[in-house]
Amino acid sequence: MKIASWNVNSVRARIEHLKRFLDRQSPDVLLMQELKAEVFPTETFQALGYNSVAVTQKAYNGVAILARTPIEVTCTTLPGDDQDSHARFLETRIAGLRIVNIYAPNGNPPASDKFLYKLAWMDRFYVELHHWLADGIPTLIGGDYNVIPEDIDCHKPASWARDALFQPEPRSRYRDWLALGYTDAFRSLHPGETGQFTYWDYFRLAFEHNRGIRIDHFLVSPSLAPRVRFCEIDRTPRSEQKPSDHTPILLELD
DNA sequence: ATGTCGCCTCATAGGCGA
Repeated sequence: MKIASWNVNSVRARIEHLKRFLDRQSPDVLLMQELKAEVFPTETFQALGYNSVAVTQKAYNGVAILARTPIEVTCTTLPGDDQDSHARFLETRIAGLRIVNIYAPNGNPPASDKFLYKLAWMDRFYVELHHWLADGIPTLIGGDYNVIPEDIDCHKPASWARDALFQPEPRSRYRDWLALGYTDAFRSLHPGETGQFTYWDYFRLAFEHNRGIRIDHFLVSPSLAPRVRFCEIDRTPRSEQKPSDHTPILLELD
């Protein structure tokens, strides 16, 4: 079972990129983030052989899941704050797995309300991760975590020192998630490997110089970790014309 | 501070979020 995750930075602007990616990689499941559209193009993906579910809002955020097999939606909001209306969370059951798609808050600038929202969101997410361990359902959470976990996950730590994605508080929370027993699938299969990024700024030829960061992740529950055969970053979509600033990460389960 | 995208609107330029 091949699962991909991609922050597309507008599903409308990236529809042809998406078609090329699906045709080339043919994933069984695709998690998408930053749809930036209230209406999701269900029919477009149906014509390509995919079921889909989406949680959307106007202009910002938005997450969707495509799958070749049926998708059962189990939750569309991150519990813990009734006032939170951001479209950032989608929990499903697909082929016996709990598959969760997240678009965690960016949180810039640090020391802002947006940064406090990011930290509170991460705390609420911890509670869900803890719950999920109890029922034994093999669980995979993919998406844009908006956290640079370690120094080797960016080209130059000094360049990100003042960015919300690299602050001690969110990085500490990410480590707390791993301490619960979840595995960062990419890092566990590529220990110590440098220069492996999923996002590059649009400006200053960041992609051409590989000045990027690794912020799109797959976390897997303990029962699923031994079944991860490979986890790779596909740089091709980022190299195309008019790309998203993120590129897909892919994972294969036995 | 800046760079570049994509979205939206008291819209064709500017603000917001990333």
